[in-house]
Amino acid sequence: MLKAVKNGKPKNHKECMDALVPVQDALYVLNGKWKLPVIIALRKGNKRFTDIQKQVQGIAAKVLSHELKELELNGFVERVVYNTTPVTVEYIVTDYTDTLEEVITALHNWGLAHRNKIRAQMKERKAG
Amino acid sequence: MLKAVKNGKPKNHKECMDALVPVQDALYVLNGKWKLPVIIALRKGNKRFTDIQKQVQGIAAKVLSHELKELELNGFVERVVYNTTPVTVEYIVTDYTDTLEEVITALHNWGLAHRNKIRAQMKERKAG
DNA sequence: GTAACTGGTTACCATTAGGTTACCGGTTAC
DNA sequence: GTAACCGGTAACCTAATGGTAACCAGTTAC
Repeated sequence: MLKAVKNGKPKNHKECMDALVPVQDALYVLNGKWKLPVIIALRKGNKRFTDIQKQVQGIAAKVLSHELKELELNGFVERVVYNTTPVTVEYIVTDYTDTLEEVITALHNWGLAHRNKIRAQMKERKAG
Repeated sequence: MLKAVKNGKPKNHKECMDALVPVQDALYVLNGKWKLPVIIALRKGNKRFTDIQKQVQGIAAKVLSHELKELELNGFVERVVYNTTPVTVEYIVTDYTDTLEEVITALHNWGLAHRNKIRAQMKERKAG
């Protein structure tokens, strides 16, 4: 009877792939600890390298530099250089970044709810 | 005049932190390449180790094992062992996992749209 | 003159994530 | 007997991530 199961696909295989693949596509672009935080800081009006670095606490300059390049490659950010002295560099979010709004909102809401859940659990432990 | 800017916070600092922190909380729990794909496979009805591994293509047994443990710690999954011979192990998603639905949907939709955008860009390049 | 700021880059190192291979004990299929 | 399945684990490796410190050129503050 096991033989019947052996080489079988898992349940709902095709349906499941349809659900999986797009999410994996999204994660491929938004991978890592910093991409979304940097995008959020940019969307809130921070355009200068050091402003972003101050806002996204804990990010190293090297890492920020790297993330900004990747975001530029993926069309989320444009790097604009003004020839003032010293040169001024601004990072501007593109319209395409606005398409992430739903994703960011969902993560934001979930993060808030999750934090509340954790707090409630800690209270329980204290009370119990 | 630079001195006035020097130690200043970036624009909308507090407002920006309010937007950032919850997203970072969420990313902290959902980090890595595999957590959400594994959760999706589970939610589609795959309960057995090998079923999940077959469904989430490319994941190594070691990594899956590790991810399932983390998901268990975070309360997304329960590991149930039946003492059949050989033992049967099932991973069951908890109700708490349902709270991720919005996040998953948002990423799913964005992933689909992003793939279409990339395809359109490639067509453009061919045409241009 | 000296120091600190700007927007980074480079070199180097530590940590972590992820992947490969082999293997365990017990079972079923052939 | 042989092979494959199950749910993993252990040892080992690479690749990605992240951190530290030094440095660039030009400018301002003292």
